[in-house]
Amino acid sequence: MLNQRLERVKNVLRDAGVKVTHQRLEVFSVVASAQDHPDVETVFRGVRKRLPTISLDTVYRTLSLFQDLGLLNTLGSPRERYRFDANLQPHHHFVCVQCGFTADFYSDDFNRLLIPEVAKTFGQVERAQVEVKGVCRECLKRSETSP
Amino acid sequence: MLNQRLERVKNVLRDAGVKVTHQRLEVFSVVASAQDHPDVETVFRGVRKRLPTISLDTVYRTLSLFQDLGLLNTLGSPRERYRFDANLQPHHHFVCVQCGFTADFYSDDFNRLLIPEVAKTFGQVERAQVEVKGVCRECLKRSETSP
DNA sequence: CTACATGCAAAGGGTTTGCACGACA
DNA sequence: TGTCGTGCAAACCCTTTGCATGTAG
Repeated sequence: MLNQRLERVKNVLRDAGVKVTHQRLEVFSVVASAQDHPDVETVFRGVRKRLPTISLDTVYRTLSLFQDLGLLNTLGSPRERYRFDANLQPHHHFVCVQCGFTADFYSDDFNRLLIPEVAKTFGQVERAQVEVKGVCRECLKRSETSP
Repeated sequence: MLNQRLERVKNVLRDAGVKVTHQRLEVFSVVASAQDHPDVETVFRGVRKRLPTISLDTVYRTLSLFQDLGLLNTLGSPRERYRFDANLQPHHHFVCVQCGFTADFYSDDFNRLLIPEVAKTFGQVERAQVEVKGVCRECLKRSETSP
């Protein structure tokens, strides 16, 4: 299972013309084996068990590479800073996966979503919010001019 | 409209026993008038137009206060760092609003959500992901012992 | 008048970058 | 062997904190 995924990683790396290193394979293994969504520090500690000399910045660079190659996702919007929202009405978000641009929209259907039972096993549910992900108009324009 | 909201802010501040200052009212005005979701720097620049001597750290402190008082929300999970996800299958998230804990779950109903037309006006939609927000078991336990 | 909020400056923590050595192809 | 990746350390944000001054109540 993990081995299959590692083979795929190797192929993606080779196709992208970058090198297949121990570090890269280990970083992928750690993220892929994690049940939760580890932050960089957690990945770093996990990888260090098998590669004690790996450095934190290699983990950063590797995770960033994997994102670019579509091998993994980052939670939240890209390069997130604090962003604030004085809109306390129930609403939903369009989020640009490239630049992080976020816009509100309203939908009664989305407000009335039925929460599945599995989701309730993690804790006390307050509300559900839909994140529609895509590429915003600005980023679309930018990729037309320089593809 | 904005004035009504400012009155409410004043009441909330007074009820919380903290002072009603120019800075606080201006910060709220700027965030509430913004159409998008401004980051701290953007709020800072906006406030400085009317209060040229305000400092960046006051903006930070004020936004943080407003969050605690429930006057505004932060996008994303709290104190967000980069977090990674090697799960490329369609899935959804439970997110703890207190500690940022995030867990995946699966739901065919959620995978089949119909995207409203309004959401498509912002750009090219790729997928919709539901964020179920609430308080995780760990945080519930913690607030039982020290409420 | 008194306590709290602000502004300033410096510290803190996470992330990124420049450079020389080391390892994949 | 040549080129790209890694490790180290320093730089770079963004955010937080300590302290003296200013101001709301």
